[in-house]
Parts: sequence; C-alpha cells; structure tokens
Amino acid sequence: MSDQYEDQSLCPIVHSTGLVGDRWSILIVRELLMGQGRFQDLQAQTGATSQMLSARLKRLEADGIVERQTYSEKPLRYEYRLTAKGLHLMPVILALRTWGERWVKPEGAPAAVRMFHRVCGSELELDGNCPVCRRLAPWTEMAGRPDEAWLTERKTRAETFTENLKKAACGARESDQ
Amino acid sequence: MSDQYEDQSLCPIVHSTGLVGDRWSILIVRELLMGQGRFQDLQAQTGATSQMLSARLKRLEADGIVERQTYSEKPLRYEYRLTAKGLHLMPVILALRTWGERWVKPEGAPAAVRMFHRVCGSELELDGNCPVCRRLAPWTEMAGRPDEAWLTERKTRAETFTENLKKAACGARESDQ
DNA sequence: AATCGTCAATATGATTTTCATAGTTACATA
DNA sequence: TATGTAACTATGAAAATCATATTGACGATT
Repeated sequence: MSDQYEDQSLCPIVHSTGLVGDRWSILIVRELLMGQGRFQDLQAQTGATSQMLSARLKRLEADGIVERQTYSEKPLRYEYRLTAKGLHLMPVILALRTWGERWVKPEGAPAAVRMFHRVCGSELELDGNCPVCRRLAPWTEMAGRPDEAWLTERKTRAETFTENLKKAACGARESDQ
Repeated sequence: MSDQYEDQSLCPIVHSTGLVGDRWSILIVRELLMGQGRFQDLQAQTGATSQMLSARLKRLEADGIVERQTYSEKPLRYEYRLTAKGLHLMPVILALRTWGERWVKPEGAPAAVRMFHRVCGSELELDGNCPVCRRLAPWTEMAGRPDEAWLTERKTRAETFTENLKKAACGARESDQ
C-alpha cells in the first residue's frame, strides 16, 4: 500500500492503522497509559528490543502521538509521554481490552485491570456499562485499578529484565580481560 | 516476545494484539464488517498481496475469528465471514474509526461512514454519543451508512484492481508465444 | 474443440523488517 | 579507580513481506 493511497483514502481505519497498526506501537501506548514513560520500563514491559523500541518511539513522536521530555539534566535523561492525540487512543486500548478479556484470555483468569465509574464509584462491566447509572460510561469518566496478580506479573518482569542486563554486563567485563 | 509469555500474561492487550495486532488483519476485519467476503474483494479493498491475504485469512481462521464458507459448489468457490468472536471486534474498529476521523484524517474530509442510532434513528456523534437519547449508544444499536464519496473510492479501487489483473493476464499470454 | 475469462489461491526470488547480541556515551556513586 | 545506571546505537543473521508470475478447476464463447 503506497503512502499516496493511504493519505488520500477516506477510510479512517486506513489512517489509524497507518500510525498504530502494529503490535509494538499499541503495547507502547498501553504502557504509557499505565504511567510508565521511561525507556527501560517500556522495554521491560513490552518485551521489545531496544532498537525496536527506539525506532517506534521516534515514529510515534514524529506522528505527534508521544513527546520526549527531559526528566534529568545531568545526567541527561528522557522519558516519554502521550500527547493529547496519544491520550485519545484510550478507547482503542479499552476496546482491545474488552475483546481480549472476553474472547482470548483463558477462562477464569482475573481481569488485569478493574474499571470504575468515577462519577458514582461503582465497578463497570466489561463492556463499559455502569450498572448503577444504567448507561455506558464514557472513557473520560473511567478509572482503572490494576489487579494484584497483574502488578506482581509486571514487577517480576521488571526484575527479570534488570537481572538479565546485569548478567550481560558481567559477561562483557569478563571477556574484556 | 515468546508464545509462552503471551499465553501466560494477564494483560488482555497482549492477547488481543497477538491475534489482530497488525495492519492487514485489521483491514480484513474492517472489510468483512462491510460485508465483503470474497478473496478478490478483500485483496482489492485492503491492498494486500494475494499471498499476504491468504496467510492472514488462514491465521484468522485458525484463531476462530473468520470462517471459510463455500458459496459455489461448481466451480468450487469460497468466501470468508466473521464468527461471533470476529464480530465482537466491531468496537475496536469503531474506536480506530473515531480516532482516525478526528486525529489523523485531513480536516474537512467527509466521514467515510455516518453512524445512526437504530433505536431512535438520529445520527450519532463521532464518539458514539446519541444527541437525542443523550447517552452513548452501544455498538449493537448502531447502523452505518457509507458516504457517497467513499463508495466511489471503493468502486474505483475495485475497477482498477480488475483492470490490472487483465493487463497482467495479457502480458502473460504475449510472452507465452 | 480450442480459447478465453473467472476466482481462489501458490511459487519464486528480491527486498525490507525484525531479532539476538553486544557495545557506546555520559554521568553518578562507592 | 572501578562499578553502576539510563538511554540508546551497531552489526550480522533470521524472518517477514513484496512484486511478479503462475496454477487449477471450471464455465462461457467462438
């Protein structure tokens, strides 16, 4: 599919998938929505290689979906954040969540995140329906609370990742000699 | 990312993107939701090569998202349809539509599809809100009406595709001699 | 009874993308 | 001085995708 074709099509799906139509971009957006914006966190939680992550972040930045911000001047360190355009991908992530929980995840597994209706405090159904307000809650009124099991999974993944980094560094030093 | 990792993660996004986390799969689902189920239509409207399309359809079928049905015994011909699991990807497509229309498509371009609220007949806002019922319409209550301009685009694409097929066939015959 | 057209694919070899693994830079800390 | 940390970049191998051509079963046309 040529760029021309993509730019000129009236189909919004063509345009959307042109920017976020791949696994890594979506997982990066998920992670940024979770509040994790540092390179290593993104790498650990998405499972992308550093060069894949670097390439995707550059593209997402060029497309105005994320922005890079300095969080430390010395040493110079950056983190990534969603722009307004990126934040508005939340409904896409939520739709993938709903489908994944219902149609893909093994039965009986707990939901990774429980969603609540901020205006009334009650827990939302998987499709976003509020049983108290008796209507679909807009995503701007939702608040998520991650399940303990999922937090544990994430913590484990982060630890495993840094351990592997250390091992690799050790190996490098040994072979230096 | 290993299969093990994917199967065992609690994150529904990981599971979803494992099945439909690529451009072609999403465009195929879009096309099937439009009611186009034949191989050549899918190829023409998505722009995928025939072998890419073939590979993706096989995977989508293996994952229970589409099913292949015979629509002609002789000559033997097949078409593809969404299963219930596949139909429930509609909210994902709708979310990509909303985002694409608002954040990606050039300003002023008409929406490819206008959405209506089946229970009251009024046109929905881009985010799915019904101005008459004053609530978000669930996707099961929505009906889409493609814009003329988009239908034209699609028709043109289909014609161009079959023309190219004919040209290729001519070339083959000439070189046969 | 040849030839042509249709549809759902396959085959092939080149090109591009992604991967695993390792290394770099610039600073902080022990 | 050695060690650690964060955000990358480099390289060559492996895998995915591409453009292009071709197949096989049948029906319709000349």
